[in-house]
Amino acid sequence: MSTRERLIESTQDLLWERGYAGTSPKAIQQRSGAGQGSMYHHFGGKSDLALAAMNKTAEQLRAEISGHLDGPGTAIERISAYLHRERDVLRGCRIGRLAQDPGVVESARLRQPLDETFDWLRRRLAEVVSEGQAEGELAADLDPEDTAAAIVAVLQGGYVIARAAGSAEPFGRAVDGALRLLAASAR
Amino acid sequence: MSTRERLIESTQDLLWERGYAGTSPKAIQQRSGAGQGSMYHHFGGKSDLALAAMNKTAEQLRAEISGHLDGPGTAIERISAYLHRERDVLRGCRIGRLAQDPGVVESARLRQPLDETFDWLRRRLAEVVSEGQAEGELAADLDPEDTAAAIVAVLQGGYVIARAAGSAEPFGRAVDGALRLLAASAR
DNA sequence: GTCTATATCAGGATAGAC
DNA sequence: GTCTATCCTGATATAGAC
Repeated sequence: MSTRERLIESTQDLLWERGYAGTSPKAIQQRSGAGQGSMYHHFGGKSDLALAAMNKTAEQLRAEISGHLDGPGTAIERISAYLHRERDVLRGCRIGRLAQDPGVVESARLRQPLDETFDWLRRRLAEVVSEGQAEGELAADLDPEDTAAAIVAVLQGGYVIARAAGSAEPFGRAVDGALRLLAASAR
Repeated sequence: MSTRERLIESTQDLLWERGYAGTSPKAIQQRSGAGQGSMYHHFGGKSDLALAAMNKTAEQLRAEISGHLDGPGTAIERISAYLHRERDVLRGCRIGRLAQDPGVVESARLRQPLDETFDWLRRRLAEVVSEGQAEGELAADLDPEDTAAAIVAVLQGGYVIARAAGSAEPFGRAVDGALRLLAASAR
């Protein structure tokens, strides 16, 4: 792997663990094994490197999620697969966590990958909800876009309450609660 | 107001805006008008001051939310009042935002106010859901605790997707979507 | 492309005078 | 209780040699 790639991957990890403000150039250099000069040769500075890392993370996330939402199965099964996809709940969401970082949100450039990712996700989920309605699996009077936003929010908020509790349990409850509501809506 | 109180209030504001890692002693001193020595006279250091600020914020939040959940009205009306309580969506949640801060979550002392606040909130909402079930307003087969967790998560996640979008709109959609699902469950 | 040296400023705190 | 002085480390780079 090239030095450039190692820099990006190290930054991806650190942004996930420590956030944007909490990720220092020095930490990136140490984790990637690249020197000071090397890092500033490949990237203009911290924010350029963060942007590259965020874009790569967003792309990976879309690919992983598509694997669940595009697959076979009913709408509820696919949504359930997406919601249960998570492994390491207490680490939080690689993308969503950055929405709390003022340095990210205050910069149009850095906020863009977040915005695009959630926008794509909500649209894709709204399609799945519509498909479920067409099959009579979900109540016809749900608004697909609102429902999709609620599903995404349950996931993101699940991370928040799990980290606050120091336990994955509240995350699981939130997901189960949401799926039960979805399933109940069609009765 | 005493210097000590001004220190705490300034820290409350800064924690909300910038998070724990992003809040420096210098910024606290400037905002509160207190000097260096004054701050270290009243508090042992940044973390002690943060703890005092978080406890005060948690107390205020519980009081405000109780105002909505304890009031008159049906269960769905009270939950709706709670979800629509928010004014400045893009500022995010005063407590939930701190769950993304490694310096908070990694410290048992600092995580405690978060844990207790969300724990209280989920219990309280579960009671309201149970009351709704007793009145036949909500489906009898919902799990009150799971449903409560889902409601809290929608709110916390709503903040996340709103900040990512730079707009309050996704928050409103998530809240509407969740309320629609709740209302539909009883049909 | 990578290295080492250097620069500036902020973070977080202690010491001791008043 | 509050003030000023001082300390040490880390954040974020730039400069220039190799």
